[in-house]
Amino acid sequence: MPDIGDLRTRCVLPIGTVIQLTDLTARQIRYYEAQDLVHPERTAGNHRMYSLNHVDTLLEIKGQLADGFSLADIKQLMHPRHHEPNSDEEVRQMLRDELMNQSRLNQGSKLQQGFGFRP
Amino acid sequence: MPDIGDLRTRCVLPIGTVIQLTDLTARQIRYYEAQDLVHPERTAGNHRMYSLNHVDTLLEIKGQLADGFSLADIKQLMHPRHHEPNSDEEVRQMLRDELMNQSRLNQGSKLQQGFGFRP
DNA sequence: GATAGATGTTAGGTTAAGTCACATTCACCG
DNA sequence: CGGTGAATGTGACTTAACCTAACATCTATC
Repeated sequence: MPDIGDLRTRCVLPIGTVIQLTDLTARQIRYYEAQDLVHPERTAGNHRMYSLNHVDTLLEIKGQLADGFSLADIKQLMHPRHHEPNSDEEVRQMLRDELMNQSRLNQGSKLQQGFGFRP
Repeated sequence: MPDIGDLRTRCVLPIGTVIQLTDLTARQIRYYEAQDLVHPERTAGNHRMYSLNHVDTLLEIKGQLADGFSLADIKQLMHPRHHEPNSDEEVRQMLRDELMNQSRLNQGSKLQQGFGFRP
């Protein structure tokens, strides 16, 4: 009787399923992995297997990308290095503020532009 | 943004995953399907895809088999035909009584032997 | 207009899964 | 005992899904 409870973290989904669930392409999913943003397991035959948490992460990434962040930015946001140019606090807050993701129509990486309003 | 909520019913698991989750063989899983006990979806390429509910069903089947029921029995238990030789009530109860699945060391189909104790 | 980031696309190779047929095991029954 | 049916194993062969790697494309920035 295997534990079915830890399904959130169990890698049971092949990439095809993840594609459906996230509406990302295989190329994108693999690229994000190459950028160290997701770390699926592998089957004995080297096929990627994802958990539901992985899917959530991918959806987060998708959202952040749509909000104008670069993959490098997102990596920082997810694995906060201590005390970088942009104070972690602000950055953290930005993450939570995903609620107000209206102004997704900018260009360039948000982290390079700073967040403050300087008129 | 696809609905991730209905994961219980969404067919996202390939048979390989189901094998791991249930500890059944592909042969068994396919056979139970042939006996009309599970009905996975199919991908465009004809590969079976299962939901978590399907996995539960398979685990139920596995349990009932271990308890001495035949697949035909189990089919009856799952899709109760009205008013058969064995009163549905008794049968239903047997299902719930899976708690006490001690006496799995019998032979033959339970449904053919009747449940009553006649000394 | 060269560069870097993100993604598309194609080619070639391997694994996972599909069907189908035949073999096996075992309890049952005349 | 020999035959039968239910459940499962196994092998052959085919196809879908996935893998890596390389090269192309698009776009924003310098």
